Amino acid sequence: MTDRSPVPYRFDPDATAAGLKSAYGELGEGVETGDQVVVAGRLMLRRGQGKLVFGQLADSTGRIQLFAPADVTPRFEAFGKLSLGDWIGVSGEVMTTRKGELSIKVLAWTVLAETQRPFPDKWHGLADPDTRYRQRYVDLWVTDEARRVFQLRSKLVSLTRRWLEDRGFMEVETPVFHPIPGGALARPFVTHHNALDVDVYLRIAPELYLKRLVVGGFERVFEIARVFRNEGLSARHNPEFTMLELYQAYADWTDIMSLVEELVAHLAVELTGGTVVTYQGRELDLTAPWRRASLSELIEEQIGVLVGLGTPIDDMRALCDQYEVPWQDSYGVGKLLLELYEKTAEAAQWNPVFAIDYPVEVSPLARPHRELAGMTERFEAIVAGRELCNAFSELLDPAVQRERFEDQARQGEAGDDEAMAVDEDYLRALDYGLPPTGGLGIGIDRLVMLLADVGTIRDVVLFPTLRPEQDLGE
RNA sequence: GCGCCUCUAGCUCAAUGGCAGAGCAAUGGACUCUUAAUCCACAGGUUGGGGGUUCGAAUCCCCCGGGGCGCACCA
Repeated sequence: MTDRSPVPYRFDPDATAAGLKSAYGELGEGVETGDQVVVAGRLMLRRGQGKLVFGQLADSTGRIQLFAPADVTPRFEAFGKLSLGDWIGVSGEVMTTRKGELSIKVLAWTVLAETQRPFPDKWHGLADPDTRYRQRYVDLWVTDEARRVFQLRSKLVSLTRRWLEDRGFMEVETPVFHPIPGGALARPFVTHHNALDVDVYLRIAPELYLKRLVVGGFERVFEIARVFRNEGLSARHNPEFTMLELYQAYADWTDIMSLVEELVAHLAVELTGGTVVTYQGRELDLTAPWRRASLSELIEEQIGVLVGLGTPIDDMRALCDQYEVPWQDSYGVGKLLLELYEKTAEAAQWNPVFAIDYPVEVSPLARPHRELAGMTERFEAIVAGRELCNAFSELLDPAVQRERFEDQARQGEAGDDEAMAVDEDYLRALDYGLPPTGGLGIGIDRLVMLLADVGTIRDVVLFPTLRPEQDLGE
């Protein structure tokens, strides 16, 4: 294109597509307001009409029509030859066409960036998921749904911060590099620090650092933490994902259950207008309070057999065999109970349920149940068949914590590569005294999936993990 | 890691063993009220890569690669 101005170093729009639409609403047909505005964005549609050109300009808020008659628009020929996808800045008069469409009459314009590559089909957009994920910068322009989801995600995180801050929680940042991976049962990524000449692990959870801060006197802390787990990819798993973790001193698990119900209901109201939402074509009622049911109850509902920590291990193994749950000799009744629950009952839940009473054997950081021997005060919220959060009354006793760590370490030596290691500094922190504390971890990605009605985690992560692209070079 | 499906023009898709096509985008032209504008013209391809079967392969077979779904692992 020969007839274009040099791209300026800055530009000052004073209006947006959505702002204009709400400010001018229904003006009627053929109105010239005399109001001058300056807008900027990408030209997404263009319709030549001889001595008149219509365009559609998209910005981050929406789209607005451009109206460019030859007798008022400077460099009219060049305007008509703009490529779909070019960024332009336009100054002009707010008006409506004879058909009543709100438009800007183009009285001055400048190119802000030329696209060197053609945009996807203006009607069909992008269908290839690979291209959508790898070239999100294109997807966001042509897939309205993608833009909506990521705007909702941003709003959800912002609302969550404000809600927690209003309740006295303080946001903190803890290390991503961990000398000992801890706080969850998962395989870590390993990397190396050259100057210190030590291997470090990318965090699988911020839990142990956040509880150190409660020991340090920050009574209500939270972190919105990117965590990393060296595991498979699926529609529900990305190797890096975002967890909200919070710790509240003097609270127990029942306080945390209330907090989860209220937070999720608040977000649902703010983001969708109510606590009854539609997820993947099915109604989902997030209204508090949520049902509370033990693992044993949930299993019994599905298989008609009541099992628990008192069930003989051979009976548990037989049930696991019957329901095709793989098990190992090292599994105790508690682990078998959890495995059986996950296989038979978890996916069967739809409306929210707090699954409560997790065995000590599978909950190395949770406090023993005040009434039920062998159990902990731990719960998970299951929504739409998937785990949304994991929470418990925190284990306080350093001696008991040491036993749990050592038990985990033995499982690690026995070949479980997700077992925890003994974290001596964390034990030292507990020696100084952790007050009664309730803790929570919520998968933010999954919460966004629920409230945005999205079926795959890749659609709520801007740049999901993919195999590196080949042959991209010159 | 295993199984199934998929890959055709920049994008969205046809062609199922017999001449690789359409729409949009691009290019040239017509049009002063369009709404995915319309109309005329013109271009656009190593059918993901390699090998094989066949007179003939986008199509059938094998290997490799990308992606999707399911299983496993996990949140």
